[in-house]
Amino acid sequence: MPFTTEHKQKTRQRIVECARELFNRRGFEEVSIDEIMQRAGLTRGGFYNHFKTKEELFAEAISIYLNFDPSQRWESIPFDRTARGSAMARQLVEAYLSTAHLEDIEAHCPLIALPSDAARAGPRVREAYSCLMERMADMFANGIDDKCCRNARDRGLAMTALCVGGMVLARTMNNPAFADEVRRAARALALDLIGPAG
Amino acid sequence: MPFTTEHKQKTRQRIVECARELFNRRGFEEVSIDEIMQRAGLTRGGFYNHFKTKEELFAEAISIYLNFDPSQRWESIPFDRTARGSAMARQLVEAYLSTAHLEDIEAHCPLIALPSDAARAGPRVREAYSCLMERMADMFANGIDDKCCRNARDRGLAMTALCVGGMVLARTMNNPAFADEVRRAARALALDLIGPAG
DNA sequence: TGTACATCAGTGAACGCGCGTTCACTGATGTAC
DNA sequence: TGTACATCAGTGAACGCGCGTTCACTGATGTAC
Repeated sequence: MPFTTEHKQKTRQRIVECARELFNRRGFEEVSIDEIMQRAGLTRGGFYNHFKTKEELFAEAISIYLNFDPSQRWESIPFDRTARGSAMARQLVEAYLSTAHLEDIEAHCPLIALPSDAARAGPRVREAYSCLMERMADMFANGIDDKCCRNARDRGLAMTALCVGGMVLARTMNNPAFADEVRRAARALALDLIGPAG
Repeated sequence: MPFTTEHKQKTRQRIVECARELFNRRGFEEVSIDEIMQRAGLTRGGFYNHFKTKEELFAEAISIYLNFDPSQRWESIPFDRTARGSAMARQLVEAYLSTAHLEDIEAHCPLIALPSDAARAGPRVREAYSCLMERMADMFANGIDDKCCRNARDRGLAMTALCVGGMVLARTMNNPAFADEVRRAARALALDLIGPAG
């Protein structure tokens, strides 16, 4: 075997990573395969050695976030890896709704960066998007004290809607001050829902 | 003047309305001017008698919703036009997060149908989107009892994020049961935030 | 009332362009001997 | 150790296609006389 399978896998990962960044910034349809391959240091034709279609790549680009470590992702935000339960949930809310996350478009969570794109895509993409949503809701549900709330799972789902909705709206507002207001309001409510600190 | 200005305005409105429906279903980039004009019973070339660019049409299609009457929009949902304050807010939450709204894609609120599209568009589109967001937040803020909450405006913004986020996520989920779960969880929290009925 | 005319909403062919995908190829690499 | 070979990741030209926009035109209509 002339090229190692490791070599091929690394190339493939590089393509997925470049695609994710470009999709995040400009959307699925608006980014061409040519651009993605160029960013990965390759040429157009090689794309189909790695993926059957552009949409397959889209699903993979979203799935990257399933192996997601908040403490690594947003390096500019202080993050205590050992935190659990409500302290972890509180950190997640702060990081998710942070200025750093809003401004780093290429590192956006796909739930925020690509909602319409995913909604209109095929089943594989929507499955990846759904998995990510479920993962996030679980994190929140684990951080909610059962005593405060009849149903931690429902609360986790609603908090995900709140955080994703807040960021989706914030990034689209034409006035940065208004965007910050939306973000702060969503964060305040989300932290309220987790319950008192400590 | 051979054609009345009224005639031209009606044609223009028909184009905007057709565009709105198609954009809602398939997104801004994925719908062609040809399709829009065909749906309006016209041909491609006439488009530029009414609009300077496709993006100008996009901004107008979002702005339609500023003259929005919830009681007319979702006819299948019982709606008491005389309700005010928290009763009105409660109705709005129920309607916004209803199955009818989720399923009637062409009538979707643009905040739900076109978030990524608007985020990547030019200033006029984002302004229209921002105005719509502000309008919705105001409606919620008016429905929140000031005694329950330090800041009705912030609560209104957060509730908008919650409702929009819930619907954006619900429409993308690959599993309808999960989509309903998300929607119900968001609705329950939103109603909680408005406070007890009556 | 009837008619010639000017207007301009609407037509449809054409423009240049970029896209996703295919395909014949090239040449760097690991392997067999 | 050295060499001939087979593999296949990567190349780049080409394909068919649809897009947003332009433009010369057509013909239905309101108006002036």
